[in-house]
Amino acid sequence: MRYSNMFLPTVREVPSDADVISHQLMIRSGLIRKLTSGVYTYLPVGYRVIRKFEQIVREEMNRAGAQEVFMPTVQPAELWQESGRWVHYGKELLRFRDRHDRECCLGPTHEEVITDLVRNEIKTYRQLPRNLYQIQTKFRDEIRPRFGVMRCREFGMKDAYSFDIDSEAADLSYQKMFDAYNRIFARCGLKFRPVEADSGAIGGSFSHEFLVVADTGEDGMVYCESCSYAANLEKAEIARPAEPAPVASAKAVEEVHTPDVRTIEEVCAFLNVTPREVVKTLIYTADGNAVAVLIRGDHEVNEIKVKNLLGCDSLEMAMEDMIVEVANAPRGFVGAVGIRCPVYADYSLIGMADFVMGANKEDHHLRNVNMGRDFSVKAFADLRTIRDEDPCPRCGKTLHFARGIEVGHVFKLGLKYSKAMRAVYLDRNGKEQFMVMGCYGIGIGRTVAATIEQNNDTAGIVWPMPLAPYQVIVTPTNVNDGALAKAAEKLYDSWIARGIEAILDDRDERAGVKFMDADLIGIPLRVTVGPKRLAEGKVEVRFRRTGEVHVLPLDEAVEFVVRAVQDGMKAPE
RNA sequence: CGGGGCGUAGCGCAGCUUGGUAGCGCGCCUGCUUUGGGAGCAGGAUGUCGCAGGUUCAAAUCCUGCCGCCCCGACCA
Repeated sequence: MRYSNMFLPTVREVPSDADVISHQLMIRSGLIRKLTSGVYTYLPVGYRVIRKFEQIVREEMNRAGAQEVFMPTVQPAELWQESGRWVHYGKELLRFRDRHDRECCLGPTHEEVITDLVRNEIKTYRQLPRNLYQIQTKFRDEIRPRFGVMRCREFGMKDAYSFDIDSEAADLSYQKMFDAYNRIFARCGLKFRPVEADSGAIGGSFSHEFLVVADTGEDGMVYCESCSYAANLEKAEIARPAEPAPVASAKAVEEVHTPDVRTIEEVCAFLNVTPREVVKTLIYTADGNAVAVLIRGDHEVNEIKVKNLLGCDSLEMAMEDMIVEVANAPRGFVGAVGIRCPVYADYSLIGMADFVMGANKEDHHLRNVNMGRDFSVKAFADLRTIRDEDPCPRCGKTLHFARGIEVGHVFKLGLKYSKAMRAVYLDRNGKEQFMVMGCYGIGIGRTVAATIEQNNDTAGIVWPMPLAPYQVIVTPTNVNDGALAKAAEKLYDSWIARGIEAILDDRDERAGVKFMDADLIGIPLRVTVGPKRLAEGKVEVRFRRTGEVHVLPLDEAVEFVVRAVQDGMKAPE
């Protein structure tokens, strides 16, 4: 492509409303422009990168035996009512009515549509397993779109859906997708990590997230270098501590007047104790019923773990009136002694004795409280969020913490949708069985943004070869110099003939401007055709990533670049 | 949804407190010079000051309402 014909609006200034590097660079390098909140247009060069990534995804999906389909964006409410998500999905589902007043929505994901398709067409175990995937635009009406295409409302996504005869077969499908994902992100040259994740509202038995390591990532993760344990921060387990010798305290419970002392910090200061000696009592509403969660003063409750323990659909901090109802005391003075609701305690309470806790009486706390003696616990469980000092739950060694961008998620769905929507087949014995499903997503635009997040420097983007919109840019330093222009043109033609994706920067601009743009848009190789070198019959080949320069005769430069491109495309095994 | 902020030329912003002439940088157009890391000089074009009302002799500026966008938080496959 000739630069002079390209629609590639680069901007010199850093956009004021972009606060992560990938967002800034995508705008500056003319990859994207925003239409409205959370909705972006991909410009030609940006779209080339998207298509490059999609192609990698496609190749690996096909290799794993999945087949591509293309599904509707507009979906009827009936399907969603059938799966139960019309009610459950909430405001992220953009709903509207058509001219006949039929309720519709824009697909935020396609489980319903694919399940409907498969249940209508697949009748027997002989037709299973199947894995169908789509690479399409989806819409989720995010509360707060941010970070450019990383968290937006309209976005490109690859979703694959697998259908199997039973759970073991489904595990195999899951493993194939897991392996394919590792190949996909490795081919992009990304530093990433698959981590155990919560399967969330989608339901299902287990799942992994693929996180691209980046400090700006929205997800936290822990990983262990001694064993292979890696998990999302929300999911990361904390091992049950060894059972200590039963504690028998001689000290009697003591009620202390603590006027206006509510927070852990205030309690500690007032009673001269440390947070480790205090137990927090938090009242939650689980599907409308009050429950108390006990946790050590210096820990944080992990609501996902509480939700999973209780198996409830909704979990919220209780309102003041409900707290008073079960505890007879306002927020800040709640404790487990005499409380009128089920009590669940975090593992960290095991072995604690003579601790401080709210008295269930306004402006009072209790000292020397002991479990068993003063109140009873319905169950002990892992209910808190993991912290720096916690050891690996598997091997006990030191855990590492990092942040990452979620670019992929694989779920084993189980029977959730097949039951709700009656996706059944006849087995060998002619008996009706539910299909066992899995779903596997990859955020297309988000992966591209994550790639930039991991591959940039002060001058701009540094594309890994497999995703680069073009592989080489030929830069004559002065197009008004006939010899330079001619030599550049010839080089460009020979690369095009060899199947290399090349840009000829034929603009009548100063060399500095061209260099800046080439660096900004991140083309891996730049070939400079300047008067001094050309007089010796040579050109410069420069690597964007390293700045390494090779001065080569014209014909050798052609081969050199072809080889460098091939080397850069190799998927690491 | 709660809190904060912004809306003035294509982009980034000043002007608003204290009402009266719409300005700066970048970009854009023309010409000359320049040509290896975002050139110099000269000339030029560009605005319903987000929208709608109101106050006033007079509104970018003051008042009311609306719309859009951004940031923080809560929420979330």
